[in-house]
Amino acid sequence: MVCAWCGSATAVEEGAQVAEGPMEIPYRFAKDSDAGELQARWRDLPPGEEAHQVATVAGRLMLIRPQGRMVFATLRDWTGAIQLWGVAGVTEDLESLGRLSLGDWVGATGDVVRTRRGELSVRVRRWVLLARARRHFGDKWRGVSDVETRFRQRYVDLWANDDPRSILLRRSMMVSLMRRFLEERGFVEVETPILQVVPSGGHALPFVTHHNALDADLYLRIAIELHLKRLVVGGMEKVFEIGRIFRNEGLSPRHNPEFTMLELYQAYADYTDMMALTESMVAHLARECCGSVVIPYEGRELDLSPPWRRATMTELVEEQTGEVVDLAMGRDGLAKVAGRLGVTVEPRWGPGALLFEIYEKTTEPNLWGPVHVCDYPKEVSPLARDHRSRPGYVERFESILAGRELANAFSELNDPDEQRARFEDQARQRAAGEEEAMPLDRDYLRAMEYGLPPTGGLGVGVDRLAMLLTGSRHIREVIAFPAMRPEVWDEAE
RNA sequence: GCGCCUCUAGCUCAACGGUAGAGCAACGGACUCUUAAUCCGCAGGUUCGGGGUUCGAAUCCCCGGGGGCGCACCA
Repeated sequence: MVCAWCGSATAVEEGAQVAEGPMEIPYRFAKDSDAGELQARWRDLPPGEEAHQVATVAGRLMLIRPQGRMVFATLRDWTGAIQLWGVAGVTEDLESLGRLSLGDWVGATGDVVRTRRGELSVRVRRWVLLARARRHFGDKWRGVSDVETRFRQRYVDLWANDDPRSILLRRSMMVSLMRRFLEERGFVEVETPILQVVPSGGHALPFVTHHNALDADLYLRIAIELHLKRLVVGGMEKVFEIGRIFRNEGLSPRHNPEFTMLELYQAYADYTDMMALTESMVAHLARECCGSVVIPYEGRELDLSPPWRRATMTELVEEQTGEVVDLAMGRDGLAKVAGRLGVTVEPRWGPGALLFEIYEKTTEPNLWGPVHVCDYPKEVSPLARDHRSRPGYVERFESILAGRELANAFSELNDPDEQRARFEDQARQRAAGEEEAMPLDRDYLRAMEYGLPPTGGLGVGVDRLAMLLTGSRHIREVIAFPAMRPEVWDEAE
């Protein structure tokens, strides 16, 4: 027999069975209303009034208040919460309803009413258990705060606490808006290999894995860059990818070993175009996700309205430290400045690495922004094109927001000979002990020899942007399943 | 990798050298407008593991483990 109510077989007379044995769980349940939607629709319904709507809702019991021959329960679904109201003489199998546990999933049909005490409710006619919560979890008032439980068992965190739901929802909205923003500007989304033979395009230690059939060691990508530029060589003038990259590094409030990056490349554009694009995209996302281009973060305000300040790295270092710095000072001159500022340096570093280190240690953390930090030393930027007027520098910028690097972009280097020389320089750095020097990608050089037009490229840390727009202090808040040490299971589990 | 802090009931936390407790959850009962419902009752523990000091250890010390924070690493 098929139940007309929920469409599943056998789910009709289960009510009477509950007291004796386990209730049968239907295979499907035809809910027709969301809690949030009902709350919005009947916001103005006065206490004690009937909405004259019969609604079928489903969700999880967050609270339950049996009271004699009535039962009040708070049912939560993904959109919000609504009260279930069980009444003797109206509700089928009221007694069993009152014996449900917190965390149980329930579907219910009944009249939408507002109780005399003002709570919008579904006055239940019939209901069905959709899943039993066999484990019971956090304190119903305080939720779950144990960090281990929250992130290892996100399924507990998501129902026991309010923030994770809204944070993950807002991240989803942000990524979706990002896609739409780029698509509306003619960008094409692609997917490029994660398993790579040469993990190049960034400075980081890769994860290694092995392909059995090919009997080859492969690396998980540390950047998307080189493949996207191959596609520009192939004629895709505007491409982007939003994807996971992997870096074999430590964990911190701002670092997860796998994280999401947006990278995009635009033919015929330079880094100033990338600045404008970054600004307008981030401002757009803030407006849509936060309702304002001025957002709060860590107790301060961040005004994302374009245009953002543009300043060179050397200007900013001088501003922060009072020290004049320039590559023209040479290694010795910069080493003296580093000494005065208490920045420790490696003997193998050239002037570019020295300047970069001085900037990173003394200046970047103090920038609130938003600011585009422009013109990086060539030595630390092997994929960026020489600056059109400043020798030794490249046309590269990083956008700093709330003291953090959010975007990294450049006018892309498109001269294959120069690119080969840069890779060779990286190889020298590696030989000198720089583990993270960028490895040579021969096929990428070959691609460049077919011609890469002038191109602007941009990378944005999606997790960090999500942190910013959700006010999260820790990257794991914006990742559904952040990296954790492997769990040690005891026998009981 | 280094330093500091932390681990007690399912959850959130007390007890800080002298009989391991509370609130919530669970379990049994009462209650026809509740809102963290209320009330009555009943249970619940290798105090992370191991070793040591002590008449006596959740408490102090050592070793190990989990977790947190900071540093380092990290474009």
